[in-house]
Amino acid sequence: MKKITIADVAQHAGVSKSTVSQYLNERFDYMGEQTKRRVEEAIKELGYSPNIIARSLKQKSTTTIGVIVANILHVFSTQVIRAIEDVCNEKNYHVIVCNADDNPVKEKKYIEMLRAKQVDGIIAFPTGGNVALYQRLVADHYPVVFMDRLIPDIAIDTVLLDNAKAATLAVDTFIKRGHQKIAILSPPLQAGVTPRVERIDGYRKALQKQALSVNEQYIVSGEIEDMQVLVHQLFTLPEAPTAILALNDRVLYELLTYTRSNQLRIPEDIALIGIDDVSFASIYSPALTTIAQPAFEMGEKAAILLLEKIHDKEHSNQVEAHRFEPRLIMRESC
Amino acid sequence: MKKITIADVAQHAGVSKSTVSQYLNERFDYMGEQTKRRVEEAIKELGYSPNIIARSLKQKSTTTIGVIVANILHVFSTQVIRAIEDVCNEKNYHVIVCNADDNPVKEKKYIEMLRAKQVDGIIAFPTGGNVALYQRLVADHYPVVFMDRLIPDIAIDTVLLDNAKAATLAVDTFIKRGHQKIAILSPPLQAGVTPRVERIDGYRKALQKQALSVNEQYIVSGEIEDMQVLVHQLFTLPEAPTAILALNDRVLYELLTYTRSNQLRIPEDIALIGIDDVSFASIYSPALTTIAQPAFEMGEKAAILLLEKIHDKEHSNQVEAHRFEPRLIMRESC
DNA sequence: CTGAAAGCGCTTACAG
DNA sequence: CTGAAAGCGCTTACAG
Repeated sequence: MKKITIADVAQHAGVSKSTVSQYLNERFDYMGEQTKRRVEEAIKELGYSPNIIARSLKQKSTTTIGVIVANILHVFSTQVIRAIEDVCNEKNYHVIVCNADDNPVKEKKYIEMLRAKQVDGIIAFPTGGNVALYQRLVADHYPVVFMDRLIPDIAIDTVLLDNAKAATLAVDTFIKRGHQKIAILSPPLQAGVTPRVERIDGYRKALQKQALSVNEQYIVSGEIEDMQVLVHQLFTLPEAPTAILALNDRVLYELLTYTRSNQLRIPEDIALIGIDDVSFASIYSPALTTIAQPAFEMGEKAAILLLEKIHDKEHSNQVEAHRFEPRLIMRESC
Repeated sequence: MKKITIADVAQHAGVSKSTVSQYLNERFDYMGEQTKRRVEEAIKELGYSPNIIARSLKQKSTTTIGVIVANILHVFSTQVIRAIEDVCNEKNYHVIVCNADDNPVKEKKYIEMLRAKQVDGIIAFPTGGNVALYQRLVADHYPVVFMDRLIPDIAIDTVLLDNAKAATLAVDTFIKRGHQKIAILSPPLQAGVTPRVERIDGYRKALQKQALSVNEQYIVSGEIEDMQVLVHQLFTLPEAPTAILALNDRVLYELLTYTRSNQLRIPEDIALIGIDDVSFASIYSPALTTIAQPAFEMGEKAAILLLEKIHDKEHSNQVEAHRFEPRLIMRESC
C-alpha cells in the first residue's frame, strides 16, 4: 500500500499542504469553516495519519524518552518503568526501554543510540562507569534524570530511596523485638553502588545510636552465587546472629533458600527483615516483614522531573537528590 | 549547544555532504584514502553523531519496533520483553514498550501512535477487541506478530504456549499421584482469552482420556477479587477436590492465600500445581510443583519472526500459530 | 572518485 | 483566510 501524505490530503481537499498542516496542528484561528470541513473529510476518506518522524525532524522533538535500567527482570525496575510509562502516556510520550545489565559498555552504546535517535530525554539507573559521558550530557544541557544511584560530582537530578532510613527502620525494629545480634546481608560492595553503601552505613549508624557495637563479622557481602556459603559461615560463627537484614530481594531469596534447607524456624531461630516488598511476602510462612520502596512514586517523580526539564531546558534549577521514604510492613518474620 | 550536522562535517573536512554520507554508510568502494581520513577526523573533532530521525525519514525505516503488552508488571510479559530486547539490540533495533491493560481503547491508541511514529513492526499481546484494526494491519502488510492469544480469522502469526499440553501435564501428574477429584481455578472466562480457554479445554480432555468424568463444579473461574469466596465454595463442596490446578500465577497466589489462612496442609490436605513457574516456587514450603512457560524462547521467537517480516515484507509466508512446550517442574506440592 | 540536486513528509514564517 | 517557498538533516541516483 502506498503511504498517503499530507500532499495527498491537500490535493484531495483542494487546499495547500500548509492549510492541512494548520488543521492538523489545530490552528483554526483563521480557518474557514468550509476549508476545515473539507480537510477533515479528506483525512477521513483517505485514512490519513501524519508521519510523526517527519514532524520530529522539523520540530526537533520526538516525544519519546529513553529509559535505561540495569535489568527489566528486576521487580523494582519493572515498577519504575510502569510508573514512567503511565505519566508519559498521559502526555503522549513514548518510552524506549533498554537493559544495560550493569555494563558500562552497553550503557554507553544505549545512551549514544538514544541520543542519535533524538529522544527528548533519558532516565537511567546509571552504572557509574561512564563519567565522561555523563559530564558530556550535562555540558550539552541534555535532559537526564538518574534513578537509584548517586554519581559523585555529576550534576544530574537523582531519584532514590532514603536508604539510611530503610536500614534504621529494620535495625530499630529488631532491637525493639529484643535482638542485639543483628547481621546484614548484601550483594558485592566493591562498585560503590549507592543503595548498598548507604544501607550498610545506615545499619552501622542505627546500631551505634542504640549504643550497640557493630560486629564486622555480621556485615557480609558477596556475589549471589557465593551466598549460601557466606550465610553458612554467618550461622556457624561462635556468636551467631539472631536477626538478619536482607539488603534486597535477591539476597532475601538466598537467605530463605538457606533457612529452608537447614530447617531454621523463622523468627524463632532467626528473625528476618528484607528490603523490597517481595510479591510472596504475605503468603510465605511465616509472612515476611519487609521494607517497601515506593517504586511507583519514584518512577512517577523521575518522569515528571524529566518532562519538566524537557519543557524548559534552560531552567537548570539546581540539582537535587530526591529522597523517598521507605515503609516498614510489619508481618511475622521478626 | 548547537547540534552539528553532516553539513558541518562536510565543511570541516572540505568535502561535500554526499561524501560524508557515503562514509557514514560505509560505501568506501570509490573513496580515496585521503578523503576517508579527512572525514573521519572531522567527525572525531566535531564529535558528530548522525541524526537517525533524518535518516529514518529518507529510508523509511526507524529500526524501532513497538511491543504492546497487557501489563509490564506481569512476570511473563517482562520475560518476553527482555528476550525481545536482547534479539533486537543484537540487530541495533530499539523497542518501545506500551501497556494496554487489556483495554481495547488503549490498544487502539497505541497501535495508531506506534504506526504514526513509523515503527517498523509491532509485537502485541492482543486484547482481541480491535478486529477491524487488526484486519487493517494485515491488509497493509504491516509487520505484526501476536503473542499468547489467538484471534480468530486474523491472519497474523502468533507465538503461544501449547496450553492443552500444560493442562494435560498437570492432570496426568495429579492422577499418577492417585488423585481423582481434581479442580481447576481460573480467572474470568468471558472474554474468550486463549490461554484460559485452551487450558480448561485441555483439562477436560485430559480427564476424559483417563476415563474420569468432569465435575462442572470443579471448574471455577472468576475475578481475582472474588477468588477467596470462590475457593471457599470449592472447599466446602460435599465432595471437595483433593487437587487443584491453578491456571496462572495470579490465581495460584489467591489459592495460597486461602490455604495459608485456613491452615490447609499441602499436599496432604490439598495437592497443587500452578501454571507459570513463580519466583518463590522453590523456597515456598512446600516447594511448589509448577508448569513453566519458556517465556524467553517465546519472546525470542516473536522477535525473530517480526524481524524476518520486516526484512522481507512481501514474502507473506502463510500464517502460523507457533506453539511452545510447557515444562513440568516437579517439586513438593503434589 | 566526488559533488550538485532532488527528495523524504512535515512545519512555519511570510506574503498576499 | 490561504498558499508558495524554504528548511529540518539526511540519502541517493546521476553527472562529470
